[in-house]
Amino acid sequence: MQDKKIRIQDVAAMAGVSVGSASRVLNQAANVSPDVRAKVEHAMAQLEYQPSHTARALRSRSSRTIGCMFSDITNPLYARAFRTLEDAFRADGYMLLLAHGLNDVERELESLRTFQTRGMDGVICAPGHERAPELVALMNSMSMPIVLYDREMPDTRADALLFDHVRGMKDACNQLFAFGHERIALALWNADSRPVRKRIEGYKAAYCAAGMEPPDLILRQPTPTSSVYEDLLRMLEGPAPPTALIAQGTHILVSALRAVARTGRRVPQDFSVVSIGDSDFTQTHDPPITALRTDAELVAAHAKALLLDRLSGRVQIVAPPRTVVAPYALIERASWATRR
Amino acid sequence: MQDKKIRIQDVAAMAGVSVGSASRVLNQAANVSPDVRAKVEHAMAQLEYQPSHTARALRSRSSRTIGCMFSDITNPLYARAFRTLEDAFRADGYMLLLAHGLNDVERELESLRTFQTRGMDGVICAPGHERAPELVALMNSMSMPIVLYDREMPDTRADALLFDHVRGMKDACNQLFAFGHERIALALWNADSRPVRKRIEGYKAAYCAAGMEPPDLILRQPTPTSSVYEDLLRMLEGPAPPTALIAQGTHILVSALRAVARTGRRVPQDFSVVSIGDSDFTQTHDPPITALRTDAELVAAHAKALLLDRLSGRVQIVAPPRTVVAPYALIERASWATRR
DNA sequence: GTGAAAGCGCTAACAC
DNA sequence: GTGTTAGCGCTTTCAC
Repeated sequence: MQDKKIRIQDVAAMAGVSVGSASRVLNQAANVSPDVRAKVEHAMAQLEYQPSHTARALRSRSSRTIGCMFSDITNPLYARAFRTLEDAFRADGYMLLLAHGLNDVERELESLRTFQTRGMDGVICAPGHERAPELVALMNSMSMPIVLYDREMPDTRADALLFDHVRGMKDACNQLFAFGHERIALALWNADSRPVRKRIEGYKAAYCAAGMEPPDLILRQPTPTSSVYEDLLRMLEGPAPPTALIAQGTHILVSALRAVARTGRRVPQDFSVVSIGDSDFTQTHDPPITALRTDAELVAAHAKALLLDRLSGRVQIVAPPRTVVAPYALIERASWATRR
Repeated sequence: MQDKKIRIQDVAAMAGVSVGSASRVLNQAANVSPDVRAKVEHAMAQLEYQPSHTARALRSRSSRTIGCMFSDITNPLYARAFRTLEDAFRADGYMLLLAHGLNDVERELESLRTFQTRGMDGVICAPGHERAPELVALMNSMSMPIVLYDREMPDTRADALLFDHVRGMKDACNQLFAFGHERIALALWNADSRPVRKRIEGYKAAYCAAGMEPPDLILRQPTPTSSVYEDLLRMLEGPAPPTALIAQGTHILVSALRAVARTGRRVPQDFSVVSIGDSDFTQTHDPPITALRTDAELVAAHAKALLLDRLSGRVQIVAPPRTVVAPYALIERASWATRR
């Protein structure tokens, strides 16, 4: 335990200046003489002064804290997002409060209200339901800037960071078409969320653009951690099996690979595989798996910029919503090949 | 945006009572007449009053916020821990600030200092180095209760939540011994952290208790996401190969399974496998994998109790450190069998 | 450039 | 049981 709580007055007293001057030094204000600055800084160091963040927040109306709400941090996608966000914001002295929405509107509302009450400077969130009216109403009533993480809520004033799922899916499909694959299975989580919607959109668009009818090869799982094993196995043993698969997320991918192996097919000789999302698993698998990958650092930088633009006044709080689109890169590895 | 900021004075005025009474209602104080309570609550609802968390924190010296510091939230173990912790604390109106330590002492120090500055009511953390003197010194200088998450830092005043790795490893080894396996490989992350130390301790203790010399079958990986593929393959193709494996974490497990499959061994007929840590992967794998599992909810409840005991005064802030040991359960599945 | 003083929104101590 | 008042520790006018 430390001896006693040092206040800014103690610093000012020791430095022989006023509280105001000490405050100005603390806040890196411009109009401070080098002499005063030196004295104050010395006193601060001497006393091991630790300013009260709470008092500063109350007076300056800025908590330097960002509220984050994702459905579930055990989803590796969100864990990665959060980690890079924390890195990015930490550099500017911000910290992140993390809440779980669990795709439950009530819980999401509660979390967002807490962010409001606690005076978050900004919010980054990915609500489970983009059309929930209570959510839209609450978000529009909140006083801080909001960035949506891969969600479209056109009735809100929130900025959005969107992944280019359509482009990514088209790229993957087109290359598979070029390899001679015309029956591509698609394994996804069965949610009515933007990522899933847009991936299916891109998948169908790719087929249409190639002059083909999109086949009935979409597998939708109840949760992101479901097993696609049984369904894919049935499909592979059916009359018109796919010759390639695009799968979202590690769990679905792993169980899909098991099903493929079970039928005696080898990757990539007999069957091509593409992962939506890159991970240690895709990279270290044998063979390494071709993946659609996003640049988490870049995404975090975008999210931070969207928020800080508004916080700094570079962009008016009331200015219309802005959108940043983040691309997918197609990382080509050994899990796909020309159809034999 | 909402029209204007409602303060507690507005509520009091509308209810026709003093701010003191309004505050008492807000804080669920006992000595408030039902009449006043009703009037205040009505006014609050009417005005959609949202109390300023910052002002309450400043005045009451409690932020109702817990600082969490784990090495990396992308580690599924910590993601799961954080999720259950957030659940547990949310029920009591606490929120969690999450920082990454990345096993970097400088960064850990910075995070902990921030927790102090920001007036966290408590801290839950798992520093990468249990003996770093600066860390010990800083933790002892901090004014809020601290709970260590599976770390032993005897020179600090922090409470600790410890997993019973030794017991867990002994249980797994003993059953494998009973199955006739005498050469058990152990694949771990190569850190000098409590979990790894204790697992090796339990492994060796099990061998000694069974009257055997611990074999030289421990594989240590540079990171928790490394591949153990090459090393295990070499071991399996060597002169005295293991007949069973205990592996820590999904990544190491996945690459180990690949190596086993590569040598033509089948699980469990030719080779038994145990996972340290249970996950969707171990449960949905074919065959399902025997796992050492902890009860995340129970662990979170323990951590919360350790902290809240001190915050509520049930346990003195200065009372000596306490320790809670969380057991591992051995979930027996089809990935192990009698040696043939 | 610096000091004095007001007050951010609330709780707690003390009257009554 | 309720009202009044003094701060929590800091930033921010506003004089000078």
